Amino acid sequence: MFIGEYRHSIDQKGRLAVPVKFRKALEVGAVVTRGLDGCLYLYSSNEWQKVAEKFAKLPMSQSNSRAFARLMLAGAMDVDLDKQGRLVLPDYLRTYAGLAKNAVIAGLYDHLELWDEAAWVAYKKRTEKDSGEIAEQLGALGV
Amino acid sequence: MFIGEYRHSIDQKGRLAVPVKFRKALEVGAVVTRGLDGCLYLYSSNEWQKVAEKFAKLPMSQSNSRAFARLMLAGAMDVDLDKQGRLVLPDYLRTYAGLAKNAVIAGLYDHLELWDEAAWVAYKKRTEKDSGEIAEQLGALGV
DNA sequence: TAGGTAGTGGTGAAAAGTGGGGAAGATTAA
DNA sequence: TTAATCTTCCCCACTTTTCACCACTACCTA
Repeated sequence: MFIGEYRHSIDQKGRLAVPVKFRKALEVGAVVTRGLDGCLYLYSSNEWQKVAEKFAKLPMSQSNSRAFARLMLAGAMDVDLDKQGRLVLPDYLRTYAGLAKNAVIAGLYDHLELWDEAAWVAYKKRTEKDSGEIAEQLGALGV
Repeated sequence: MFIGEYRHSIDQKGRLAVPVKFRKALEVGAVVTRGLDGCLYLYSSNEWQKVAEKFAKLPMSQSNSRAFARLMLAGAMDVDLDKQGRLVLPDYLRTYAGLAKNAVIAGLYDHLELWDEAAWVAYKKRTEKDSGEIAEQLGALGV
């Protein structure tokens, strides 16, 4: 299970160190792709297999589904960890997520999210303020 | 079952001693995460498993669900007790809860809550004053 | 009063994060 | 085809953080 929030930096070569806790799960292989709200998603190969299948099964008659499938599937890229546990992010994904120097790696159960630090802070600022409100809305969902 | 209210201090390294009564339940492993109303939640690994699964199953297509999952899952962190029965709180969680030097540990049946002492006092002041009113609202929930 | 337990603080060793140099391979130009 | 340049990957080294261990003090109990 991926949980937690880590601050790491991206070096001049575009390399990002993955927190030690997560390396074992990713050494079989990993996939980065575009995520929602301006971040990147990072899956282990195993997990990616499952979600990719889901995306592929979306009804292609709907334009929303097509757009989502293009975002996630076409945006995806295989990445490997080097011996120091770092991965290289493709340029187009770094641009998409606005990843410059300081990145945040967030664990969300079945995947990791990669954020530019500034974007992450801004996002949290917005949502923490509404957390009580959101919680009450979710209460209806049985949480 | 966690009950009771304890006052402990946090040292310069961000370490907080857990009351002896609770250590046995947490020695299998524990997880801290963001809580509501500006405190932190502390679960045993077993309890956390159940809670995390609920968060992970929220519909990711809704922005509210994503926001809440990010608060709770990305906010979570595995912690272990050292031989003195202390745990280290990550910086971002200490910041979130405004935990400086003096902390309050409160038992709430299936989890513990960690509060900054000042925030705890202020919170109690507010709620004790309104306790009659709150009780009446809860009557509708079958308490 | 003595012994034990709980809370608190500090020190040192090990591990993780970060940055740079160099070799191997790929690509382009001559 | 060869040479030159660029990119990619691997390895080494430095710095910072983290964790485990040790020691001290206060309080409670017998």
